[in-house]
Amino acid sequence: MLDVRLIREQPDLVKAGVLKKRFPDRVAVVDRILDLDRAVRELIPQADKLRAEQKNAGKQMGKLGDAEREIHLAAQRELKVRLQAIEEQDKVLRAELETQLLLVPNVPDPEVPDGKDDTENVEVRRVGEVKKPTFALRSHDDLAEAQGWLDFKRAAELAGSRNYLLFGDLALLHDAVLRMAVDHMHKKGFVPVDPPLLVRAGAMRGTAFFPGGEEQTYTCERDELYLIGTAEVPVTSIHGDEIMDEAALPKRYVARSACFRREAGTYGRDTKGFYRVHQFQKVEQVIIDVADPARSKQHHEDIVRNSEEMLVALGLPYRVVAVCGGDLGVPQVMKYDIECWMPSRGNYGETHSASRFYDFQARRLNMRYRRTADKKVAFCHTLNNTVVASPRILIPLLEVHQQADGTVRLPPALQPYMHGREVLGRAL
RNA sequence: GGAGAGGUGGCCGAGUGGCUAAUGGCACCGCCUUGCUAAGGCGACAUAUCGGUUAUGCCGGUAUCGGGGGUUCGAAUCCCCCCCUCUCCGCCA
Repeated sequence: MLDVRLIREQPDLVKAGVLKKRFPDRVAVVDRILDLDRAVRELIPQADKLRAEQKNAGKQMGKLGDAEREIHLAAQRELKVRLQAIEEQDKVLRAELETQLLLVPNVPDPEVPDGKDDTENVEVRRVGEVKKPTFALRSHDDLAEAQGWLDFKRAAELAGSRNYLLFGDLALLHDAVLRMAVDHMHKKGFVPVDPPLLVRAGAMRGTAFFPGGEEQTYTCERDELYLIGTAEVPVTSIHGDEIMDEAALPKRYVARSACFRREAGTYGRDTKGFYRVHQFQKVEQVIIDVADPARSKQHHEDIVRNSEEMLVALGLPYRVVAVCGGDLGVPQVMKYDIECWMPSRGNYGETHSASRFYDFQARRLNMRYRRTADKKVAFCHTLNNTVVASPRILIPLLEVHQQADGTVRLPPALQPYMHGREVLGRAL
């Protein structure tokens, strides 16, 4: 969430951010917060004064005789009633303030392009050559089913639509690309993490998936636990409620996990193939560092490059886009997406999403560090990016590297993870 | 799932109704002494928030002893609910 002080001191800046992100209804939230904040701040000195009185008088009570005590008691009881009334008011106002604060989106950085939705994202660079096919390309799902690697029908019978069953070499390939991603990040010094997949509401709120993302989240109601849609949720929350030494930062984590998404409201969209499924595997990179925007920006560039290196190694053409205001989520100040070329879609499709939050998540998580220079405590900055998500990455991987006979040539970097094999599948 | 024990400041650990923001120890920081693969002395040492200010500091108020609620003039201390940790039993990958 945002610092109330920022909202108090620069409400217009916050409102401009809200509008740039195309949340027009949240402008009123900012005004509501200003009112609530004012009311709370009026109450504080009143309550403090009464409590000071109460404490002072109370300290002498123990030394008094019974008769004197009775006299004081009457006054104290009266004080108590007044204080309780103020405290009740204060509690209600603060709860409401907290609720409203959680609704205010983070202020996007100036470099975020203006725009209403994903059609107005701005391409930053395009890497790798999209080759003209010399034969009729198959879609990844047609190819995989023809090879006996994939069964959507039985998966749907088992678990509903948007599920998949992978078999044989495709199941191995799916795992191979994930292992390659973990290795890639591990070599860069990221600490591998195997996180919980079921988390409490606090982690969901702390990473800003709640409030707002409840509809997209599978819930285990009986235990009040939530299935994560990304390892970002548990991994970013690892150090919540901690004050870390500055020397311990940055924390760099890489986590492979299953991810679960209800995809409510997407019925009829991307129904075919691997693009939009309820469950997938993802390797995610997370950085937690000091509150320095320049450093955050550098990390942001770095985590994008890390993923680009993966894609180059996989031989996949891609482009990087700067996500525009209207396509940006609540918590981000800036986001890059990486989109891989997907022949069956005749377009680039999102495979990676690199987010920069500054202290927005850290405030919600109460994740802080002590600065070496002045011993002061400050909220951390957080960032994250996909390293690889599968089976979505299998779309370009199968489609780009397919050969005329229906076999798939593996990029050299992936071959060690497939026991040195160069080609998968039989001639169709 | 059943039974029990416990959660106090960076760490350890006192504290069972007011004199405790909290004894003591360790760690860290500053100064001093001494002099060297060290030791000793003194001081400082939580976070948040409100107000004042001769304002990157100081002064004062308030809150916080796992979280929430209650009893009381007053709660770290008593009661209730929840969370977490540990031990034993049961079950189980």
